Amino acid sequence: MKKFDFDATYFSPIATLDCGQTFRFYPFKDGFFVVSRDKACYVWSDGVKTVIESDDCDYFYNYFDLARDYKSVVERAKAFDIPLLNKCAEFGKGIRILNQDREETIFSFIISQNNNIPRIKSIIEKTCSALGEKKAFLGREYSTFPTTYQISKMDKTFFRGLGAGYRDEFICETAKKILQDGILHLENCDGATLKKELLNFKGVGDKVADCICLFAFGKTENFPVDTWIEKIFREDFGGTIKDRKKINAYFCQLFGADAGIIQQYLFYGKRQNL
DNA sequence: CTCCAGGCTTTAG
DNA sequence: CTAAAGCATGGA
Repeated sequence: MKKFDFDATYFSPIATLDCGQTFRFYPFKDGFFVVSRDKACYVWSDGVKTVIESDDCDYFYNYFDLARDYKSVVERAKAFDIPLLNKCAEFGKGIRILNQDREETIFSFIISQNNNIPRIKSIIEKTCSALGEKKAFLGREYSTFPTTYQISKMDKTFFRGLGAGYRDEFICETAKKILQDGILHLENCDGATLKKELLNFKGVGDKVADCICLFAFGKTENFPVDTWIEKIFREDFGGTIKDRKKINAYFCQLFGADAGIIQQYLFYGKRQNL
């Protein structure tokens, strides 16, 4: 086991984990137990330093995007001088955009569609404990996220039984397609191209594709539009149109290369009633 | 009871 | 091309 620490000003575990990027984290001791892929870490903060303990610190350094300068991102966000964004960027300045496992993120966000966060967590957790591998870190047991091969061996009634609802066949179809085609062709493309490719998976539409681009491929120019962003567009940007493609285009043009990170500030802040 | 949740696919116009 | 119906499930 190794550990390292990081300035807490722009790295808040709770803000990073609780803004809907990942669903695999649990309250643990003075912070959180975080699972990604087959790895685990313990992260906690005293408000000055945020500390990570793990058997693979390099993995979680990248996972939490610790090489990016978020001070600059927050400054650029505030420079737009938009009232809600000023508040949200300050409140959420500790958010890091996670660099998550590609396949885990694809399945997780297929499950997320038209669903609420507690139930998303529950379905993912049941999937991991049923198909994943049992491991332990710091005396706590956890299950790894199953491989696509393991997922592809199950039929849709299995996922229906875990509570996935009508998303059961999306999971099965996508697992088969990934097993056939791989995901190597998704590497090294720009955000727009990657999104177009991801739309070929069953159960992946515009919003889920943007989430995968942002949370698993580091495409910070992609801006996911969900019910909360629609609400923000209406209430805080004076918007009237309802077409999510057009709302997405509006925010992408407005925020440019930082759009995805700013989306997280807005999403997190709005959900906290800012 | 209805409405909503980090929407998508399919079908109709 | 856009618009709307239908979709499982659980909580408010």
